[in-house]
Amino acid sequence: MTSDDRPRAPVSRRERPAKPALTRQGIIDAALMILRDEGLSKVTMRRIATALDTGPASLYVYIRDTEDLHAQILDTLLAPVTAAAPGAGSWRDRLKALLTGYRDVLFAHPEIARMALSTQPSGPNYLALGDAIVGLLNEGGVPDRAAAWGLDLLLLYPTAIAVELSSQKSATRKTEDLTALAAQIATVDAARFPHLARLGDELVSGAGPDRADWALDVLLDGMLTAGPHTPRKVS
Amino acid sequence: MTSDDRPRAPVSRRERPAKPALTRQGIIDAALMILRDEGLSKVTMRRIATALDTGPASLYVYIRDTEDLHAQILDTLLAPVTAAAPGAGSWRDRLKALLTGYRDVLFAHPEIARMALSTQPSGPNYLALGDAIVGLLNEGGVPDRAAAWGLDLLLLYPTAIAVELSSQKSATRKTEDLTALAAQIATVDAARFPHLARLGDELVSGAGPDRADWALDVLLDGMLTAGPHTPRKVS
DNA sequence: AACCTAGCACGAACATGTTCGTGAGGCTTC
DNA sequence: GAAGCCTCACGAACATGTTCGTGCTAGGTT
Repeated sequence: MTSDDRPRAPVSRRERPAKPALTRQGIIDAALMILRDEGLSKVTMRRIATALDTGPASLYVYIRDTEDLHAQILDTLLAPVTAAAPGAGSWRDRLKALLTGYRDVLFAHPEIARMALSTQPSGPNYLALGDAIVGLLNEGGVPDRAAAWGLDLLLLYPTAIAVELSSQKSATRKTEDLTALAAQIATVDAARFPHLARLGDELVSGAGPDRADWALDVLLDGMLTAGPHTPRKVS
Repeated sequence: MTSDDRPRAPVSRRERPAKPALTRQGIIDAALMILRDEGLSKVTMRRIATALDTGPASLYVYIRDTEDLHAQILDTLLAPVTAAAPGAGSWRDRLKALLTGYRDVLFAHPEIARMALSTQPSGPNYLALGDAIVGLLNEGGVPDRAAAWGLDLLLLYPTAIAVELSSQKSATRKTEDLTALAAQIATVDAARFPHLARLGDELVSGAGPDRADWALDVLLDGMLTAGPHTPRKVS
């Protein structure tokens, strides 16, 4: 868990000095301001410390580490991501729209997506997102266990795509990588990798949103399928 | 792509001096040796440079960055991961065994999993793994486009689980996190998150392997399902 | 032989995350 | 009031990834 599990909140010594008191929320607010004004790459512990007129080590009294900070940032950014009303389409369409909203937040700040993969986000907005997803799955007839276990899967794909974005130095390199990958696949050794060679361009075909749509359908269809290998009670 | 796309390979100046020549493969070999003897956390550019009696900046003539290095390490570690013969079970069982082998490699060195998410691994062993997966999917009747697009999904789940492992400082923290998450879920605000509250322990139930098995079945069932929303030709 | 160019080698430097250690203030106890 | 303890504040330091800039060597050209 994040610092929320600390036995008690630290109390700033700056209460009376001219400097405003350090608080966890104050650090997060400063981070969000820097995010807005300068971009996520500038949201460093040192930059935040400078903004709060202190040293970077001071922040660690209130913030566990940069992952903790990113988790808070993500949760704040998720505030606008909510499910549409039932009249706005089928449960599947509304679920797709909800996950598209989530994906858009991550695509806007892909560096944060790394955090979403490596820790279990637990902010109220993230929980609300999960709750809405489960609600829609129930509406679609997905059994409870499938919904519970599938929640992670549904959030995983958009998160992973965003992480892939985050490692690119620029959009140009991404394009270069895709072009090079396509070229590589076009010349892949058909003797060594016969199946990949046969698939050829199919491996890189389809626009991002088409692939995301398809992936979501695969997951939902899989969850709805009843069969001998659906999840059974673990004894 | 990795350094493989460079117009030509760098040629070391150390050919005649007492120091052995620097080469890309030599750097990778040194990294693997340190991995075996000291663990992945010690496989740093500085440590490798020390092992090769040079400075860390020298490595960047042959290695693009740490991601590039990790990609090579992963590929080497994937050499033993191969598909069982057809007589060893159904296509689904053999696919599960193959992905379990892949997961085991990542779990042994979870830090490398981060790289597998952020870039498109392209080493020969990784390609062979992908080729084997597609072969098994074809054997199971999965259509080509579903196989091509689903390949990423199949590899994603074990990779993501390993990434989650990699961020833990210790197994103890992971246990603490799970316990805290379970406690949090047990007390989740039923008014604010009614669906999550109702699912309760279901959200954290099931051992890792059970969940992984289930996730794989969901993906495979989803790919095999034919319906109006299966992938269509993109015009 | 002399000169020029390309590129390898690598130290220095920069940026960042995080920990360590010390100082000081506030609170509690005697 | 004094002493002791706890904890916040934060500079210093460490570790790492990566870039920059300079020196030097080998090969090619004249």
